[in-house]
Amino acid sequence: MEGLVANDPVARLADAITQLAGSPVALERPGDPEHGDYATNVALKLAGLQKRAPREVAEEIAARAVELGVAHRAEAAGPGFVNLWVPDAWLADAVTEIVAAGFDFGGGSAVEAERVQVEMVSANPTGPITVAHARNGAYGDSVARLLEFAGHAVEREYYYNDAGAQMERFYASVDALRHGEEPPQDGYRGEYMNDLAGLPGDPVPTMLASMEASLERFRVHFDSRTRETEVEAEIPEAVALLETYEEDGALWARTSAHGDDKDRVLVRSDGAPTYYAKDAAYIRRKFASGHERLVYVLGADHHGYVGRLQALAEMLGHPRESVEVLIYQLVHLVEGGAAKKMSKRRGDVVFLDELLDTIGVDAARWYLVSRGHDQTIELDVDLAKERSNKNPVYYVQYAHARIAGILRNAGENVIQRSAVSDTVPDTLSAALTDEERELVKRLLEFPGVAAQATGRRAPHAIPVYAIRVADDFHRFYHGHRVLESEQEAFRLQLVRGVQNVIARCLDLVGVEAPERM
RNA sequence: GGCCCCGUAGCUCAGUGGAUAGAGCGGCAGACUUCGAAUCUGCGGGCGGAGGUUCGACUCCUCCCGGGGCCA
Repeated sequence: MEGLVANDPVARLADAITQLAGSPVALERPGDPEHGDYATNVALKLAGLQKRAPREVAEEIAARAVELGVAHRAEAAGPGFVNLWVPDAWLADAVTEIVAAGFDFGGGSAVEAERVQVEMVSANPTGPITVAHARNGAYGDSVARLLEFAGHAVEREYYYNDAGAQMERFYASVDALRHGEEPPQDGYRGEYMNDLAGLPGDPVPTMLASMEASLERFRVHFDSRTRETEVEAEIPEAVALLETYEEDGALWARTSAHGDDKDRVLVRSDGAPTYYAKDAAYIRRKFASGHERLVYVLGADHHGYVGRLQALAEMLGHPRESVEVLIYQLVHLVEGGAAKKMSKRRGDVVFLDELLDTIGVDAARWYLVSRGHDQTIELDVDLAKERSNKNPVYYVQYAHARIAGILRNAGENVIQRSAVSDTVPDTLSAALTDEERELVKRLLEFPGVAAQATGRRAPHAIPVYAIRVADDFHRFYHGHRVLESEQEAFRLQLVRGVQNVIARCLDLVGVEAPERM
């Protein structure tokens, strides 16, 4: 659960209106400036319950808001909205607060801090990291960053297969190549396989190291790794904890009693444990190591896992919600207008390193995380091949670098000069301009945006928001001098606040915030 | 056959109950003697379709059409 952030002036304003309305109030920023700085529909909701006219309720709330000094102007409008106006001094105070909070502004929304494990990527060591894995990493890692920012303790986990049919095919393919033969029909091939075959010893550690190097380059870092054989050894103790029965010589888990579609086989009649038995052992292990919430980041082709994993949590004595399966849609490659699913066997694949070589880490992460996770990504192979500054990531980074430039030029004298003014932030030398007010209000959206992105496990909201911040900043910059202006003290604070928020947004999606470009 | 995701501007995508549905790219026309022009300003078009719930629906419900995926 995400709650309100401590340093959030807008949340405090909403609280104040909640007090006087007697019902929870959410504030929104109206699109039309005529509708005030903030607006609420609380009167429309209350009117229904109280069987009164919405306008009447709205007018009452508006009047009391002004009376109690919550807003300096408030009025009922439209069908029953309450529109609120805040004074410049309120916005200036808010900027001071943003700058004081610094890089932490907007964080700490977790009502109760949890120990969370986020398992992601978990690609088997049979080939290089592809852009499909990269979406998993970009999404999963950004969710992890959001959870940390909210105040949770997060562990990033990588799980991989080190035995079984797939790995046997992999080993067989390497062996064949080492003997100068073709890999088996269903084996692995490609340039990377030839490279592996050329090196002595077990190819798996080499493959894993290379995969992890790609992910590190992509700024996806892991705190822990688990091998399937480790988990396999713990199957018996896990199975003993489940609700089971025997039928047709097999051992079944009664998952249908725990929200799954049907019961699942744990041990086949020939005595071989199923994948599901491994899932059970693995999930037991995760809980046993102290995690309160288990996040699985899986592609859409695994959506069937949700019910059965949650059933396991329940049978092991944990709430089903403690297992969260985050499903993201797949990456399709588009070439010549035709979409196709990635397949290593067919060679329809783009490796992460190739993508990073051509467009760079920042553009790649931004691209893969800025779409909703429920949205299929169509990666245009031709477009990805050309390095382009059409990517909005540069627009956002440029705003950050521009501010860094201003602060460099400001120098120590100006910093000191403005530090004096900081002590009296409510004495502005002139009224704020429209651009300044818009920019401040944009920054004030951040705690809510971050909390919502965290709660919805939707990191794409961060890039979307960051573009708006950059947009408002560039517009402000165009029409306003910062240094040696009458409002220098306030504007220096303002741009510092912008820089903080942009830097945090970029960090949340694993993108660098450059001082120069 | 069952289940999951998606149909919003020419293209790529935001917008999970509020007021006149937004942005980037592409196109056209403008703005640098001043903190960085990777910037700014102006100009066009859209919620797949049909019902329903609601004071109010891109948003929630049902059905249909279309695309992707999983299972059988």
